[in-house]
Amino acid sequence: MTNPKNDNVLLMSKMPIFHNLSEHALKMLERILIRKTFAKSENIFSEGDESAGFYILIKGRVKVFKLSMEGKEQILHIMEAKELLGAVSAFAGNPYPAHADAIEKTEAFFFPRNEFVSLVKREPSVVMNIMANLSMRLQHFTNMIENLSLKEVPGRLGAYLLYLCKRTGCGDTVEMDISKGQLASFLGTSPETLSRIFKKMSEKNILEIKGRSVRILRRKDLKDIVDGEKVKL
Amino acid sequence: MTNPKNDNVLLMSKMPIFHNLSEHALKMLERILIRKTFAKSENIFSEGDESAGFYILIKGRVKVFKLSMEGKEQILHIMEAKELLGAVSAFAGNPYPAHADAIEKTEAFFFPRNEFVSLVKREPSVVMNIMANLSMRLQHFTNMIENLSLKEVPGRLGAYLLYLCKRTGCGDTVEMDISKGQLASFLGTSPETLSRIFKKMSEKNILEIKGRSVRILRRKDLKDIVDGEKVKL
DNA sequence: CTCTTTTTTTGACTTAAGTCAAGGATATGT
DNA sequence: ACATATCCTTGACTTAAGTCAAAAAAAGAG
Repeated sequence: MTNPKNDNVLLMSKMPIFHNLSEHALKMLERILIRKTFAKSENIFSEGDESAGFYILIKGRVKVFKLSMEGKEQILHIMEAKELLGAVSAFAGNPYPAHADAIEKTEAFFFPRNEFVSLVKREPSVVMNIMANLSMRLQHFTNMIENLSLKEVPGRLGAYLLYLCKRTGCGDTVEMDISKGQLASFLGTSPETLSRIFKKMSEKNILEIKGRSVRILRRKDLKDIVDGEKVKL
Repeated sequence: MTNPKNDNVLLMSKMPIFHNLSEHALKMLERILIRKTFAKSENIFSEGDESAGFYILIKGRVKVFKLSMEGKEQILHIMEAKELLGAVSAFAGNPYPAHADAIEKTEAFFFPRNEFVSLVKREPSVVMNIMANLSMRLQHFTNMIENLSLKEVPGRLGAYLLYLCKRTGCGDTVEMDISKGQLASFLGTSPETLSRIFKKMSEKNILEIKGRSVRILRRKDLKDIVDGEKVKL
């Protein structure tokens, strides 16, 4: 039978953000953390909310997104287990810059802002880990801006599929982990447009789509589309 | 007559990134820095280059940008004096994620990678300053993505003008600090489109444009355009 | 398994914005 | 002040992608 306290410490020790933390520091953290659960599609925070603290996901997934006045959404990030949510705001003391909704039943550790700030000050190694995290996100956003502004939708879709393929280390079949509607929002387009592009790519035998699983048949052509070579769709 | 060494230390002490550094640390840094000068439109580094170190600008300006295969550019950032250039790459050991060109005669301190990394490890306060810097950039990119994907070009232009206006604390006349072509690239559009929108906004008496100086005549209408209210242009 | 709800697809249409090309304006250097 | 190069504007045209509406398919609830 597992002790819930040790459980939390064990979980934390596996989080990249808490790597190299002493047992003592982890136990201190264990005392201030609050374990929270969110239902599917439950809102975690909204843009403009004052930051009360930050989250580390234990399981489930969260979408971080912006909303236009007309209700169109742009997904910035799909957060998974072990990822940090709201840390920049908690650290800088700014309101949250985007919305966050759970897209599955999600469990998370919540760390209140003050405790987090004082932890950061006492534990330099945490800062290093956070820096690494922020750097990765900057890189991610840099690519996102490049894609949104310099590529058209087929190119963005191709880049996403090739990225998924690389990340999951599969052969040529990728399992999309979000709905096509959500993918459209992530790629900065509409479900209709995405659907049409999937269709055209299937017709040209570049892809084969069965529900959420996509098989890449002509990787070369897909790469050309990503690189802006005008492959007729 | 000023001593160039003291000059460097004095300059550094005024850089936000080196705030709270001891006199000793600054003098150590002073020994490893290399002062570099770049001519207008000179390339500082290119996307994919191995990071040799990072820069802090003393004077001048640098554009950080991505290029599409067809040569279209998207400006990510216009860096000014006291800003950090290439620090994320230097710290994380990644190649530079974008290109950087001086857009004016620019002077900068260059800090070689190794010395920087060891400095960061010895001086926790530097890390804090860098974190603050990265946080601001993340926020900036978040807004950029929102604008690119959720607003159309008139909205992006409006947001930029209102931002400039706020930042310079002026009444209603803003001095644009970059050419219209570069502004187009920053807003993720073409010079032609930008020119047409400026014209339409002038015709509607929302703006008055004289070269690079823009007077905001109908702030309310401009805000409505930014917020996606369909103001007929 | 059936009914309901949500997601996805398709068609017809509209529109914002890109492209190409040429003329005008402005800046830069000698 | 001149010439040269760069930047900006304008017109005519093309096109990618958005919108609206409705049908088809898939997922979820009872």
